[in-house]
Amino acid sequence: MNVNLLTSDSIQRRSLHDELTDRLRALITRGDLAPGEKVPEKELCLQFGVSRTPLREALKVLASEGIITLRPNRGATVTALTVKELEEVFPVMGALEALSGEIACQHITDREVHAIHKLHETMVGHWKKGELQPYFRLNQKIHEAILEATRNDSLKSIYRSLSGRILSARYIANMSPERWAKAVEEHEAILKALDQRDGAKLSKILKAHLANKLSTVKDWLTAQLPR
Amino acid sequence: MNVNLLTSDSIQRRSLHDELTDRLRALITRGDLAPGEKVPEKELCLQFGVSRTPLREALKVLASEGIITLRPNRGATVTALTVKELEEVFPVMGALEALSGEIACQHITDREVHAIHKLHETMVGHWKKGELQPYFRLNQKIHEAILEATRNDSLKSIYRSLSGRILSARYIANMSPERWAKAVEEHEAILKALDQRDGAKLSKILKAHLANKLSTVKDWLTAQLPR
DNA sequence: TGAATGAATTATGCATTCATTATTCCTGTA
DNA sequence: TACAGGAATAATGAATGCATAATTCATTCA
Repeated sequence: MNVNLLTSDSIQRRSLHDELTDRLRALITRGDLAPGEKVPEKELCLQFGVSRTPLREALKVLASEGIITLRPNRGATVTALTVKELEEVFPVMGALEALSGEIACQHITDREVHAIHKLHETMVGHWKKGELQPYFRLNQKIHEAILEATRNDSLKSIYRSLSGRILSARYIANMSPERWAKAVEEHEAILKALDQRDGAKLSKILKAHLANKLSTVKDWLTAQLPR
Repeated sequence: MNVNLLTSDSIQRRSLHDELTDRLRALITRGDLAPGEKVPEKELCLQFGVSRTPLREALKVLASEGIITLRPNRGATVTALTVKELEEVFPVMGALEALSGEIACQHITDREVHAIHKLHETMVGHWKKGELQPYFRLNQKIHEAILEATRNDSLKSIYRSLSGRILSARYIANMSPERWAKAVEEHEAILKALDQRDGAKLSKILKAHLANKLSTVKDWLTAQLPR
């Protein structure tokens, strides 16, 4: 939200808290601030060279996004993703992905579909070489491209804010070779549905695709936090 | 978000900005602050007897929810709902409603279904008497009850935050007698699907129900802002 | 009269300060 | 030694203060 899509000639001046919100979000999604960790207000002020006021404003926003948790008089901590939360959020993501597939098929251009094919090819290359991180990056880009094709700014911003909450989990997740192969297979099906502009089919595949992703991430998370 | 579902015996102490966020949200959804209107920082500080700091924190949060719009150095205004945004948000709401219907059928108890029947009866009473506002309130309650039955806190909070953005529009909307009758009819179908715990069917009905609601609200909005 | 320019006023963004609450560390006692 | 109590310290929450940007208003000139 608060997306400032100004025309290119207007002078760009963001407020500090806005800038800080992005910086902090990046810090968290990149894992520089680990889940469960305390957010060191003072240090970050020093690091960014700002006072506490704009930083705290940014923290409030991130808290409302669910990325950090604010406990009165006890400061902020990076929200630790629980299995319960994962199980709750993924179906929602699935519904939104399904919707985005459906809408995207109504608007997507040949050019865009072609671009996605290109991304897919590169992604398959990474898969063959077993490069997980680059694979995930491309994977993410493909889903972003579909989202973009919906021409629905609200959907985009809602999806992204939700996605931000589980991004760390999605990136770090490890995959068994079978699951990975299956994910690639699903992506092939996604492409086919896109080619045919078959919104209903794409919708179904994306929903299932995300459901599979959930079990992958869940396995990984339970392995990480075994207690 | 930021739902504080503490156990009843814990001491409730909310921070000012949290309290203020709710108060301001209420002010806006109730229409005391009209869409497009400027949010008078100073006045509100006086009114609530707080300094600008917590109030501004609350404004940042509301801005991230999309309820108000923040322009750097020019203050906050209540976000005016455009037709475009309505058309964007409603499909998302539809997808979430559909999902909630699907999940609700898996968990809802007989007791809850019965309560919804009761709400429905009352609602139909209001319809027969042509009482639009009470009808809307009950309508809202029914959808809330379905949402509650999902047992999915994340879905609940996402739906509510989205719902807040268009609440004003949903409440004030006028309806033609035909549309209203059709809406009631759809509600009958919702009940039937709930009785049968038919998630797929309920999902479909809810999605269509919301699509119809969109055209109602759109008609009303275009009538309001004819320019 | 009306547009344009600049001064006065106001609003906004951010830093600083102060009060309150949590946390840590130390001391004394069982 | 282990624990309880309390002082010292650090953090958090909120108010105030200050600098800068926006707005309003009055004045000038065409």
